[in-house]
Amino acid sequence: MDKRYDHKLYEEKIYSLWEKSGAFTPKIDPKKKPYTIVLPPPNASGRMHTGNVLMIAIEDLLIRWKRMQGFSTLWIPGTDHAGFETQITFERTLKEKGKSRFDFDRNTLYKKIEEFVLENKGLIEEQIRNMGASVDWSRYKFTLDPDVIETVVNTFEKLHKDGLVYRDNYMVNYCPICGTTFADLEVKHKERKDPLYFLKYGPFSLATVRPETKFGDTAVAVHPDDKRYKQYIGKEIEVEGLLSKFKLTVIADTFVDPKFGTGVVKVTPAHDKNDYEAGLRHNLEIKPVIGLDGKLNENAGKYAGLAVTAARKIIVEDLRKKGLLEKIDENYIHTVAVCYKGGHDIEPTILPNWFVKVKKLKEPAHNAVKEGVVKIYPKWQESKYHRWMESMQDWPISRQVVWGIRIPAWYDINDNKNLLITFLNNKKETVSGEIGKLSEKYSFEEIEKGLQTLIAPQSAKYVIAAHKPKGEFLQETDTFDTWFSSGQWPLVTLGYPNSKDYKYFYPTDVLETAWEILRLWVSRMIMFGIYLTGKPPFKDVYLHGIVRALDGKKMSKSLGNVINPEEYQEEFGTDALRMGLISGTANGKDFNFPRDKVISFRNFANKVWNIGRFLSIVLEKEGYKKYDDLLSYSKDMESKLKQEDKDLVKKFDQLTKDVNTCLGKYRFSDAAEVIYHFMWDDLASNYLENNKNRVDKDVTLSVFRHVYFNSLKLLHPFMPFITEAIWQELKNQRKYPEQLLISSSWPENM
RNA sequence: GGAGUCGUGGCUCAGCGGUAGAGCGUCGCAUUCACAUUGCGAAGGCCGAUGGUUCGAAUCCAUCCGACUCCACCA
Repeated sequence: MDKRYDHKLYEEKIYSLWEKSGAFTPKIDPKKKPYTIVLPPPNASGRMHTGNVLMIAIEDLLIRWKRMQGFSTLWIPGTDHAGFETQITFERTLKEKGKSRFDFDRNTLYKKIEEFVLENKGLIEEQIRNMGASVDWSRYKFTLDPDVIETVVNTFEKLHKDGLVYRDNYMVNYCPICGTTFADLEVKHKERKDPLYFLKYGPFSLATVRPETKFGDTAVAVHPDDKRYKQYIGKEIEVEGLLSKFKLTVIADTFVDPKFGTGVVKVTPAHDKNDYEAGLRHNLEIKPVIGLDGKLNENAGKYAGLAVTAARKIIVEDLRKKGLLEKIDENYIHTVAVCYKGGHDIEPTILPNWFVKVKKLKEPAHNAVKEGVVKIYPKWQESKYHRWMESMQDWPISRQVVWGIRIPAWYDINDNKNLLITFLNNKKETVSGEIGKLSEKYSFEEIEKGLQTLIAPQSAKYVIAAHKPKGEFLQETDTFDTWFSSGQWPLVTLGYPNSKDYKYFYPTDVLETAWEILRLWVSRMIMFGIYLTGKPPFKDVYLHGIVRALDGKKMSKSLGNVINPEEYQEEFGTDALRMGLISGTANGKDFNFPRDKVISFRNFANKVWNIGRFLSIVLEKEGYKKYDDLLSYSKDMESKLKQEDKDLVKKFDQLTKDVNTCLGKYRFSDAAEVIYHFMWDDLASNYLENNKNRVDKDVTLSVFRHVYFNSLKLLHPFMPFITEAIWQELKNQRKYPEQLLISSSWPENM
């Protein structure tokens, strides 16, 4: 053995040793208990980040521990297509080539993104390997694998049959100039100076930047505690308008800031997110005044057909003439939402979206945690779950992205003449409009082939089917929210509903992930799990903290503080990185990247290595070349043992108990610490130093060898590479030289 | 604006009702000993502030100050 442990010489070889041995793939054995973890799939849009690395370290630790304890352990790897995020990343590469998503029809774009993702997927798989993850590669899944899509589509069909799916208006970020919707992620907030108009509104005066939305007002709101307006709450007021007099109800809502402007707000549910939500709370009518073309619609009377900015000027002028404009604040600075693509103003608009009724799904999911059928660790995260469950509204599951699983709804174009479509014709020109008119000019085939987007009015007739029905049907162009499909991840990875895997391994044991996605992901998995199988998909949820940068802030490209875990892996070894990260997160709280700890565990690795080196040198020197040459440790040696031998064995016994207890409670860093101190202080500094010159060499070496090998077992789930490396180096000193440490059995209490 | 987490030695953190702990760093000493990715030793903290509960508080409660994070972003 070399003087120092060099991780670069061992890690790759050892991983392939494990993989070839078949240790990663469990046997379905009814006599054994299963222990299952499904890896939260990293996004295939880029390399893994530090958080993913921590996740792998923790899950591999649990899996190796249980595997050594004799469970039939399964850890399923996978990657996620990550809808929006991937599509945005891909579009950046398109932009570099001077192109955009609008240059392609839907199917072509999908294929291009798919090629892009295939490259990234490979990178992530390699990283998972480099981390030493003992995942079962034979069960690897990607969220867009055909069988995954099939299950997700089936679930949607079932939801539909059960009456839990509906279409309804939903507020989206719509850009009238680009003619498409944008995700919140794609919307930029810009500070800008705009005139703030003070309008006379019946008995009130109120401030607005957008007088042109006046025709969509369906209420006026004040703060419930505002004494000035208390008498009006719940009453109808009459307002002099540009078109005619109209009546509005005064509502009270805390979203109104009494200090802003006059403390009175006009409520336009169709074109403002805040107002939209207030509208839902107060059951207000939604009255759109701006169409998808960015022009005022028929609700604006004589102003119909004018574009928003042009309309504003004319309307302000007319208000002034009528004496309804009280004053203008020209220096008002506020933030406006603009689209990332062209910087155009976003027009919050309501469009029909697909929804899942959540009530029936969330109640059992809520109860499962309340009743402890699913336990959340650390406990203090549980309140977040309950608060979310209590406030959860119906779930909008449709996304206006190409990269995802397309919603299996079909529109017969002959029954839905008013479908709004955008497509590329055979000359690659963008054409948009109502299908009724367009199909007079273009064949169905040409439209279908070049289709980019389709917007069906809420009244549209549709069929839900996995495959295209006979006739002139166009499929919905919206895709499922990523969380709709990944919410079924434990089921799809196990081959629900009929596979052997599903029957044996479901429900899984623990779901380990970042607390950030408790709401987005964990809650959905519990909902779907119970809905489809009657059982929650896992028994425990362990939520780890977020790894922040060295400066204590969240890592971000713009701050330039992103830590590339691979640099640490390269310099200090995978084991040190894993152990450092694990001991950084004591109780699931966020923590700064523990650079010092990574270094300290690199040092520890070397210590562990040198204990082994010492052992092998001494055994060689004393002539104990093979396992059988030396007295092997056993219970009936008791009479020969000295007090220090007994103490060491006793301490090791306690260590085993402590490690089991800590791991059972997901207290990983506590477990790491006790092993660290046992091996360094008790075993190396004390026992080894104090017993170097004993006369009864056979006894002390026997005790030492025994305790050391068993310590390696306890350490293996934390630092798999170095422990296996030593295990192999000391082959001849083991009873079963061919056995790998990964497949060896966990120490029993002695 | 709403919510959450955290303020403990120079740094990063553990402890969460009963005499202040770890790693790293610092300082001093040691060295052909398995290991300098080492050994031995030392210095260094009225546990953010102020009140309260208690026989007793870093640990529980309240208020304040500060840091970080998520969500909603202003008519």
